[in-house]
Amino acid sequence: MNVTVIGLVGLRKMGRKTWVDGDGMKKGEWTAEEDQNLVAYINEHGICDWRTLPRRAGLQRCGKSCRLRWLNYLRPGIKRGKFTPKEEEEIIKLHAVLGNRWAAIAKEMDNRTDNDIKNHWNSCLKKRLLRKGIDPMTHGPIINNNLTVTTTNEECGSSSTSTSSSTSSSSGSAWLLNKLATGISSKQHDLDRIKNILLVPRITSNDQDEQEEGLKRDHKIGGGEENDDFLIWDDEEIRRFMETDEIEYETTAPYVSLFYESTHILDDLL
DNA sequence: AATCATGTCAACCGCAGTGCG
DNA sequence: CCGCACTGCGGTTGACATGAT
Repeated sequence: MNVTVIGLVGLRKMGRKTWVDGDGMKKGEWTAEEDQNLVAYINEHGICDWRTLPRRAGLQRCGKSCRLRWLNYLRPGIKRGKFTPKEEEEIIKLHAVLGNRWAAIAKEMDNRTDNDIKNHWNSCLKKRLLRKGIDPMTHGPIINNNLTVTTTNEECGSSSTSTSSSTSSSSGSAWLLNKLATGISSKQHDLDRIKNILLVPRITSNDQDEQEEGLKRDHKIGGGEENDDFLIWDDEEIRRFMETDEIEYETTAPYVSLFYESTHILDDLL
């Protein structure tokens, strides 16, 4: 494997200032010399152990930093620069299915890094969708209501607890879809597992009308869908599984419609 | 010309998953 | 089975660029 650093000279500098941490490891912006050292070492020895690589390559960096630099910047074949409208469209489509799983999205794209895609999404695409009245998480229209979705982040995969009193019911749906996609892509896609994923959230609604609306929607469940026992849930079944899992029917009912929406995605994916 | 807001890019941090002893 | 080390990922931050006022 031979890698040459091309086009680094003349690139504008946008990194962080360089400093040295308590362990004597250099942090922040990489110099051209460091890049050359890293590339030269990998050219000669390949990638084996990121932890010991910096020492062997004569770099005063941690392995994590080297890995990141290589994957996001120095690795050959990386496509850089502005995203084309076609690429943007592709990102939006992939995000609708995969959620914030940037590495998975990057795998489907043409040599774009996950970091690049994530940056572009957060700085540009997300705002563009919002301006168009599209919820960037659900990719559906933004609907105003008072539904309050409460989740603990232990369940969502992050470290703190949050309660989002959203003006859109879609935040719950977004979380749902993300969980669903995560479960499927990590090959945990048996139906029981997916049911468990979908049962985790606790939802509260302080809007009685919304609850009633949700209940009405729930009665649509099972209305002429395919012969899949997972997709066809009647009112009695919903009540039963909520009781089993100690979830209050009245407060959770609105969420069932989100569950139902997610089954369409599930159907496509399986 | 100065200031502010927004966009862009690069890098860090913390957590989760995985493999191994 | 458990704990540790390593890797990979997503969220976040920092600094500069650019456009608008």
